[in-house]
Amino acid sequence: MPSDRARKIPDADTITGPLSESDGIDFEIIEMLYFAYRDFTSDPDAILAKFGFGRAHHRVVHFVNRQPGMTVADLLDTLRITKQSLARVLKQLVDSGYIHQVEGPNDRRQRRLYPTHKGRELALELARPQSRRITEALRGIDPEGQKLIRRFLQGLVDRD
Amino acid sequence: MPSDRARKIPDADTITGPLSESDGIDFEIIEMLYFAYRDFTSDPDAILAKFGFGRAHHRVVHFVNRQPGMTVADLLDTLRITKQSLARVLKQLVDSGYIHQVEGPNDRRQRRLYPTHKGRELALELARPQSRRITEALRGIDPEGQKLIRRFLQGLVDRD
DNA sequence: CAAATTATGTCAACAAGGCTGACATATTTG
DNA sequence: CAAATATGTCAGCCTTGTTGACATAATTTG
Repeated sequence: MPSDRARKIPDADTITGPLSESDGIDFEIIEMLYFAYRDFTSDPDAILAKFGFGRAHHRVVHFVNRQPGMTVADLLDTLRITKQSLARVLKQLVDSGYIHQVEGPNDRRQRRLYPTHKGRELALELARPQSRRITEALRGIDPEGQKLIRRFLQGLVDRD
Repeated sequence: MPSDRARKIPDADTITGPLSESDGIDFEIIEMLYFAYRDFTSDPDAILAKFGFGRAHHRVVHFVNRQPGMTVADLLDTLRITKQSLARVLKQLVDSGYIHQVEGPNDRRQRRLYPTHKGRELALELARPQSRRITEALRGIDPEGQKLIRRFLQGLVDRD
């Protein structure tokens, strides 16, 4: 049974006017960022599901491929998640042969992370649909405009 | 004890070269989108935590404020999540007085969703830091450039 | 060299927020 | 009246985040 919380008629504390740009806030871009990110991640998500992986695996595979030889500590800094969260997905990726661990050359406590061929291919397969989507979205925008877009995105990121 | 999976030396299946733009994929923008979205959501996340809410509550409060009177079905379409996922957070928001439900004027099965004053204020409080961040990122970009940025973001979204 | 620090791994437990599938109720529609 | 629709609800599962404590090996420091 539907809960009987619904009123027949709006009371004095029911707001009926939409929140809009008139409130001095750019809700349009806020929403576009939400929808853009949601759809941007949907393609890799679908691929990952076939492997029994999730978005967390994607991130690990991505960054290890971008910077082979990075340490576990580097990865924790980049992802800003806890050791435990990382450990779970990293272990799965190592066990299933997408990532290799190599003793640090100078510091033997370190586990330098490298993609295997399988890992490199997975990273590429995941990046391809995202790249396609970006190319499509940039179509008809000249290099100058593309520079502005990069500048904008970079501007959203926290500076350390 | 650290697992003994680390090799002393990279073997033949260990890739050491970084994945880069040379592979024909714009990894830079891919990463920027990840970092931008992560930081863009971090401000509201911090506020929500004080209320005992999460990102899911934010989305509901946001869209109900943007389109007061929307039905549960509308919201499910917008968020693309399941009824059950929505029910959990929506119930909390109704119970704690951020959202009112009103019987549909023509169809009494519907629950039209409206923000209360509290709900409107929460939506604004959450949007404010995001708006600030956007304004900051757009600084020095003329209206023409801003149009390009919107066009790009819109281009990333799936068209129905 | 002994002690402290560092890099990593691991265990147990918990929470948010996705999911599925089944089923119930009230209401509207054909 | 029967079927379809809008919503709610139950039980249970999964991923991925969290905390805190503790263990090991290796390096650094006093």
